[in-house]
Amino acid sequence: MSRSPSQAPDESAETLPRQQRTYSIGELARMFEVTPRTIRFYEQEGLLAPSRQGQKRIYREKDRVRLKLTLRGKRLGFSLAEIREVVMMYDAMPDGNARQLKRLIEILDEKRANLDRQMEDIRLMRLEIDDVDQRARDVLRQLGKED
Amino acid sequence: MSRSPSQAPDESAETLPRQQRTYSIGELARMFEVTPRTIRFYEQEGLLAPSRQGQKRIYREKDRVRLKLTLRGKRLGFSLAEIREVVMMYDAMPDGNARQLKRLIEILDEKRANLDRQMEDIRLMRLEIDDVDQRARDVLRQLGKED
DNA sequence: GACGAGGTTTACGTTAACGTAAAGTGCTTG
DNA sequence: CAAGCACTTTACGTTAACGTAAACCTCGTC
Repeated sequence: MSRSPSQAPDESAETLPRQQRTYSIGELARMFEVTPRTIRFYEQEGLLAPSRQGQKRIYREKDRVRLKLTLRGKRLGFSLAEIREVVMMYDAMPDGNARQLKRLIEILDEKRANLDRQMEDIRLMRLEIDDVDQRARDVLRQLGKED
Repeated sequence: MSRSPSQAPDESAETLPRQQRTYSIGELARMFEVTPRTIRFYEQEGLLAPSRQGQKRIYREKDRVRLKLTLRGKRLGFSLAEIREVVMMYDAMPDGNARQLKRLIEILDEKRANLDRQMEDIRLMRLEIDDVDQRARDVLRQLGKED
């Protein structure tokens, strides 16, 4: 065993700063508790674009962040298409023309409105859950007394 | 035209209190902006159980509330199966045994934890969106100056 | 040099949540 | 009574988001 550059969480795991670290597909998969298949699928859908080292995919910090954002979006019920829409426009920003930028701002506004609605939904849902919970505990307490 | 009991938003629309009103499938569909097909599908999945008047489905206040909760759950990304799980246990509550009730309380706890995570996700997502938005506006402003 | 752990491509399978089309019922309105 | 709605059932179609299987490569290791 003499300094294996491959295998293991990447030799740079501790020595290099985050920005220069790289990840294998398996590593990322474990970090986010998804399968490699999922990550490849996201690439196919244009959400990730890792570089290659021979045949193998090499993921950098940027890719990791993207994956994180993608999964967060998923947890909020967004479709991959929606997520891609924003992500791609974000990337196109630097050299974007005015029309594109305005469109992006519009989309962001919609997303924000959407998030606000979700926020409210969560609030209401919590109230219901708390209510059901309270009732359940009440009934349970009654059952205890009857013995 | 002599007092038609069928057709029209239900004769009780204004005269009866909410608790006694009934709805046709079309009415509900319009109220929540879904198709009748969706409502029938939810019934098939055990989320709704309207009574019948001959062949036609009759929805009462209880059904309307259930549909509302179901759609709210959907907006939050829950599957119909998850939603049904809670809804059915809720209905089974009154005569539920201790074990079932404890299980229900457990599930509710999970749901709550889930909602909390979503809340945090939304917060983070908003921050990102605000950030992207700010950048977009900056770039846009720069473009304006260059003319 | 066999092998096991990771990685790769290709391609077909699966599940949830409806959409869509066809064919029929029941009422009321011109 | 024909037309037109609103409703019904049955059944096949569709899309998103992966799962799963097969067949292959490429290391470092025993």
